[in-house]
Amino acid sequence: MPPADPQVRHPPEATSGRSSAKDVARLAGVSTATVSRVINSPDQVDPATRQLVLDAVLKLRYVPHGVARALRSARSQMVGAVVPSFNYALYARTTSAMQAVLDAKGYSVVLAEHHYDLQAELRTTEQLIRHGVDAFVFVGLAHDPALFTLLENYGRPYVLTWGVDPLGRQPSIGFDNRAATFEMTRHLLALGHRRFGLISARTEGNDRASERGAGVRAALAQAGLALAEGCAAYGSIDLADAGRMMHGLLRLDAARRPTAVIGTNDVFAVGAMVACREAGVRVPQDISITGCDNTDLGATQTPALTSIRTPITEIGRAAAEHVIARLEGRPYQRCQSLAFEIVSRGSVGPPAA
Amino acid sequence: MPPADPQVRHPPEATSGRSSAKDVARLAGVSTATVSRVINSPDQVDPATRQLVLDAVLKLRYVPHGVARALRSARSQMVGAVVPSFNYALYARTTSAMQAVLDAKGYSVVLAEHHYDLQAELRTTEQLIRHGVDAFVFVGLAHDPALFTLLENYGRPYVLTWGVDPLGRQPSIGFDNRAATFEMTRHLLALGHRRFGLISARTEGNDRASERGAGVRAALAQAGLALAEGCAAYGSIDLADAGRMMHGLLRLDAARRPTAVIGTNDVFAVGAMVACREAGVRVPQDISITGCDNTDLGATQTPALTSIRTPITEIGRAAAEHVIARLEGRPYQRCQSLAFEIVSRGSVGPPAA
DNA sequence: CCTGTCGATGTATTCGATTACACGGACCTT
DNA sequence: AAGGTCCGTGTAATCGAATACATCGACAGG
Repeated sequence: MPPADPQVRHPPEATSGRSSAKDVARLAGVSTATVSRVINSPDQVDPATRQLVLDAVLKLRYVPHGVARALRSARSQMVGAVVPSFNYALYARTTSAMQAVLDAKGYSVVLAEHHYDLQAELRTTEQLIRHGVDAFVFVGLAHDPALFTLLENYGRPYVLTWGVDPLGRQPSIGFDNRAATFEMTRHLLALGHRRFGLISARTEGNDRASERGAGVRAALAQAGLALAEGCAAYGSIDLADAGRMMHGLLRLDAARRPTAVIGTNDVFAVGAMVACREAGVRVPQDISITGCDNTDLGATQTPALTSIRTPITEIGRAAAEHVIARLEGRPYQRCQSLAFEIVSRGSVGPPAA
Repeated sequence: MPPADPQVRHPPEATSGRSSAKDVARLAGVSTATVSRVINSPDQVDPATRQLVLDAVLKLRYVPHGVARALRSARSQMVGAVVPSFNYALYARTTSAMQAVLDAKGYSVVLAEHHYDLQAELRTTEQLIRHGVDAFVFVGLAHDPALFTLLENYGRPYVLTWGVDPLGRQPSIGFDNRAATFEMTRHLLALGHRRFGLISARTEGNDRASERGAGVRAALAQAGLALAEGCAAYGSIDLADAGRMMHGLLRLDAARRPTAVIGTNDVFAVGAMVACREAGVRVPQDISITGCDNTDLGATQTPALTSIRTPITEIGRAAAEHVIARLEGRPYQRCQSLAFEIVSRGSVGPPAA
């Protein structure tokens, strides 16, 4: 490996050699107003003058000072993305899709993660307001009430994603999380399963998790069933915790031990599959397992994971288009419910006889 | 699903009801200078006055206008993260780790993806300069020369990641990509493999990929071997393309068909494993497969993928600390080479006899 | 008692670009 | 030829906070 150099000491590096519109104006022999016009409304300027200015811009490598522009025009050309976490690839992919659409319109994305802490979300949103972002995209419907007060006060567009507000009180883009797991549970019921397990994220402040759990319970209730004592486990979204929870389910006595385990996302489901492998429990012969979000992680398992295809990138794109439309004063749809789809694969079968 | 409401038309939502330092000053009966001092250097202000101002701040829900502050102080409290893509979970995790460290110091992360297009990287970096970011973090050592000119001109700190500049010409934090695959290849050679396949990202503008490929070739050369004709495949970082490339390798005649396939990341390796499953080729009995980055995707396969643990989150944290140190004028290490580690699992065995 | 010092606060300028308004000249109309 | 219109450009105010400088009062030392 290359040698690690000794530490270097430097003064703070803050001075920027960037040239200003004034420099450009001087070089081109015009006023700064004209420079500004060349940048923002070129056809208001005489072609000859315009060319003079453009030459000066190139020569001086002039990059407009967005901060000054933002101050004067009250538009920062930045959109805040407030997400729970990037560790689970999901929100990273949504944000990536969103970024692509925003970038094409000249907007940048400012990132904020709150790690499922609604207080942290509040603080970090305030930080974004400080930066003067033009709009926000949040994940989930459940937030601290103070967040909405803050946003109303700020008066800029925002949209909630990964869920659809049933009352339409908040602009939102997502899908019906409850319906998704409801349908999955009915699928398992149809195969003959009667004892179910649930592996879920902690539901506090996480409406996606609570809705997905509610979907399972609703489908069971409709069939006159319920989750048995100890058959619902809540933990962190990582393989290790999922494995721990699955081992817990496997330790239940035969009367309660589930024949089908529903993970509220693919990480839980795959963690559960790995735990089964370790315990010598066969999937799907001994136990069926399902996930949600239809990620590569699940799709590449053996057997491949049955999951729910959720509109991961669609949400990102739609959210970007939503806020752009509002920022441009164009018509927009306040709430959008996108489609999901059950993807059946080998991790599910009829219960053992 | 809830009804999708009809489209709504609104004027652009740009007006913010936010209150300014002037409002606070008026309410507290002081000047804006005093308000500013309460915010930035509280001990310069008489405790009684300070309290008056703080009360007014709370009452008016005053959030300092970061844009104005940035203009005056030439510090935006934002750091630009320029990454290839968030689709492959890797850079999302690095960015996440970086974000956590920066957030604790009051910096926000502005995101830019360039999708492996160095021209797009240049444009998007200019966009970040417009926003006045205080520092940059890039992925990789290879960039358009114009990028470095731009950065020199801007005069703010930046650091390259996921590689270490061997000459130390550019500040960089990463690990020795070439050494990593070199070591992996030697591991396979030691097991008796003589015919190798390589599945890699396209190397143009991607120094991580080219270095990793070079590591394989160097180890082979040292053993008097080389990659046979048609045994190196280059494609996009996704499972489908990886599968396509693996099928290509499997179609080679017996004399050239590799007994060991090295993916330059886990996505390639897992795509290759899936392709083998489809083709009825057994891993590791018929063919050994290795990846790089030691992601959950590989670790949960059956058999589990042998991979290289790369310093995914360490890079993010170190990069954040690097730019913070420079922004604060503290000593810092110009180049850092972090450790990697071969993680042996079931996807590798001796070649078939 | 006068002056020097220091702490607390206000006044006014500054950051860089945008933009309302003013102005001058070309051209057209009657 | 006088008046009107329009185009292209410059002048100057403005956005909100930071800060150099000025000011004022209190208090200590001579």
